Amino acid sequence: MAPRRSLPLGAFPKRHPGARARKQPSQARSQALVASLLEATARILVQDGWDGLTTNRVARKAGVSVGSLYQYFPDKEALVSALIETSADALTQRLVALGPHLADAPVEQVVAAIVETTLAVTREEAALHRSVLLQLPRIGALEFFERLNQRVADVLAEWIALRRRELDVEDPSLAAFVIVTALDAVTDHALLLRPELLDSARLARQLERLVRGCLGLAPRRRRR
Amino acid sequence: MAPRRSLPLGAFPKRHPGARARKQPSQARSQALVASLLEATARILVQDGWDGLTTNRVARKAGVSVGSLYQYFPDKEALVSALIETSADALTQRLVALGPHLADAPVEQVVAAIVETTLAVTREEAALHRSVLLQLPRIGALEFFERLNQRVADVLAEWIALRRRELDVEDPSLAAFVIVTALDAVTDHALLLRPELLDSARLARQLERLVRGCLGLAPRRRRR
Amino acid sequence: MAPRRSLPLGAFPKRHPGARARKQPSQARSQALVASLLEATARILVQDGWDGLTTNRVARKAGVSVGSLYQYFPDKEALVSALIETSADALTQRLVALGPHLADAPVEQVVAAIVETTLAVTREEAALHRSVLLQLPRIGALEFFERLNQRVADVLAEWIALRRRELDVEDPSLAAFVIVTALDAVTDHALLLRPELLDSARLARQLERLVRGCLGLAPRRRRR
Amino acid sequence: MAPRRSLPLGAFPKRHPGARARKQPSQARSQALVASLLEATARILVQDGWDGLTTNRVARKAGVSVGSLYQYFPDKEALVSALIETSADALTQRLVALGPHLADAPVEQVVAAIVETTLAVTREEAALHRSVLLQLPRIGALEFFERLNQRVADVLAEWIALRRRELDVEDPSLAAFVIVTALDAVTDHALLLRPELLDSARLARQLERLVRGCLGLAPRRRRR
DNA sequence: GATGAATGAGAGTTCATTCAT
DNA sequence: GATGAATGAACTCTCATTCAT
Repeated sequence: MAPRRSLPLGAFPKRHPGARARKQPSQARSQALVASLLEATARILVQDGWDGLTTNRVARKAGVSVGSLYQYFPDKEALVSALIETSADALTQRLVALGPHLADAPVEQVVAAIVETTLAVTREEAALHRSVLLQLPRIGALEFFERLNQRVADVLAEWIALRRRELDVEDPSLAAFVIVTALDAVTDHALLLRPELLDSARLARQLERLVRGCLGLAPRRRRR
Repeated sequence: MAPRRSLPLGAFPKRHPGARARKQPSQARSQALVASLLEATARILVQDGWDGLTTNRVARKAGVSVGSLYQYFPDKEALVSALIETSADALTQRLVALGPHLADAPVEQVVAAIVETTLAVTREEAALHRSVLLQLPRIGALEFFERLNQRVADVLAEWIALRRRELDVEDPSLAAFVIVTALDAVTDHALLLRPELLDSARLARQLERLVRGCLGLAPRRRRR
Repeated sequence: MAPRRSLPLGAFPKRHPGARARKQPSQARSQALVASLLEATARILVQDGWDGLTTNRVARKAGVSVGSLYQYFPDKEALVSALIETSADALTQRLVALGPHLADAPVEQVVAAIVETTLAVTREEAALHRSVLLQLPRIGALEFFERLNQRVADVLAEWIALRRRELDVEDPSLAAFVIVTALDAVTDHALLLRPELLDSARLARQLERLVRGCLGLAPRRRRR
Repeated sequence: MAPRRSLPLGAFPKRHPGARARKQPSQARSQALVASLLEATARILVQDGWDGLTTNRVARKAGVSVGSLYQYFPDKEALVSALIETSADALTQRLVALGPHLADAPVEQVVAAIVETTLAVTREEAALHRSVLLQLPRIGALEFFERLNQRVADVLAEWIALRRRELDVEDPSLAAFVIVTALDAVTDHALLLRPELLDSARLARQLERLVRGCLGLAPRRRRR
């Protein structure tokens, strides 16, 4: 729901060029201010959706004046962009962190880990994730997915290239794009439409099959 | 995620119950009016997105008065809903048509057909499709698309169950959900982020692998 | 509620000069049309108040087209004016009719008759009367009272002048104005705020005292 | 019917519960703003009536932005309600002040004082009073005035009960209701239809007779 | 005469943004 | 820096009125 981590400031809005944060909050106070603004944004978005999100409301809920809001965010969109960024950052860390651990693990295990992490992450940030998915029009799904996935896809593509001999893949980066997109979409739609699926082992198994298929691995025969 | 099947209109998810089109355009003139309103809506949506879409603008572009717009559409959202509906209608036909043809076709061929049709459909209405995709959440059309997908998934699930012996599937309906969602997501994201991919045979091949994986089919070895 | 009598056509809108009915409905059909328009107006006014009163609604409820409405009423106001006129006409008849009967009756009896008729009339047309009182802004109360009362006051003033010797009145027309206004106001407010009073003999007695006071008559001692 | 007593604001009849003035104007500037909004409202109401009253016009005339208007008044009606309230406040003071002075005065004198104050008050705020009267129903202020009257009537009823022996009254509270309603109606209608009457001693005399009648007092013989 | 689809000015209201304090 | 009162363009939607059929 609320972004739990302090802002990775270096990664701040690159989205709208010329529309960057007006200030790099360099002091503790400023950081707290920015954090509470983002938290307020997230909460309002979750509670009342995009239409309930007004700069004044965000400021009030954050216990800050509108003026201060505009000190750190050039406009409303920047606010939401930053939120997504923060959230995406959090999500991505997890996935990227897998990389090293799995460098030498058996392919099977890597696939399982990817699927499981995707599901776990979806489960955790469910509420915010959900409303971002449902509510963000302009900036929304597109950029969200783009940012979130590109980095993950890159790591995955590298890994695929690395293990090429064990797999059967024509174009690693394409495969990575497809896998990441598909995993995300399925987990997100599950979140929105059949949340109970997120905890089912069946879904995990089905997704592993999907990934294996994408990687050209032979299906693991089911015990019949 | 593309809208797919012919619309049983009675079952349409009305977000504003009792707020359906105010008039059934029964005369040639009315139909033309409605058509031009929808066309204007589509054009504006494609050009300027949801935020550029104002009732007055739509009316002006359609060469009609706002009043007339409100004669046929209870509110702004209805306009977009109708647009999606119309568009969905067209798109869906295609997929439904597949059913009969593939009843007895070899599994391989069915998989290929599913992938190819999904891609074709996405390619065709690209522009509108694109902006609808981007603007969707705001309109709450998500559920709408999901229902359409649901029906496609149902048909697919049936087919899977039917051909169970040739496949290796734990839960046909889950598999169908995953396949449909993944295919839609990948084609849609390709449309949005890498449109050039839509015409590449590579993507088609990669998606076939995905589907095959989901169905528990052994990967077709690539010619090396 | 609904004007029950056919329109006394001669007395049609004199209110808004230059805004008179466009046509003197001379045929049976036209009269029926006008009547049903007024009835619809009355009903809507009673049900939904001034804000619910739209020309289109009136026309629809009257089973007529808007165009036809405008054939007989130059604008919305004329519609309401005519309604008031009609209603006022009906009300006034009753009061004016008293005149002859009471020409020679004892003063006491005349006072009682005036009070009783006022109450009766209020009771009868209660619903319409009520909403006219509550709802009509522009044309409303003012003209309504004016028209309704002026004629009655005239008759009353004449009667006062005639019986001058039995009464103690400084200015008959002023006295008549005061009596009529006061009676109307009290009955109307009773209608709006304490409808049960309309049927109480107490109110009648109190009003008789009022009138007697205005006429300079000694109070009838109450039996103690 | 004139608004009368000092407003116990807590008991004010809010038509839109929870929609009270958005801000308590606490600073000099705000108060000036609110004051100028009310003044503009009054002026427009007097000049052009309810239909001429638009929020934008009020704001412009007050030399303020619409936004500011909505900062202090939740909607158009609140503006008028506040106006009435303010105006009522001023008017009411006068009548309340009478109470103590007349506790022990001779009945004759009390009657005269009541009539005279009613007339005086009506004369003073004539212009605004007039347009408020004309526009009242639309605003639903009827009940508001009635409550005010109710309080005046209550005081009067008490007084009647107190002096019962000197009077001849069946039901003090009914008599008070009738007197207050009648006085208000006659003065208001005089204001609207025959403003010149308000300054005539004749009207005052006639009204005293009315009140005396209601109280069962013998008419004061006119000097002939 | 009758119709009702079409009109479009204009209403109330919101909210991103500014800037004097 | 921080504040939040003030701004006003812009939006959605209504409805009295017209006029081609």
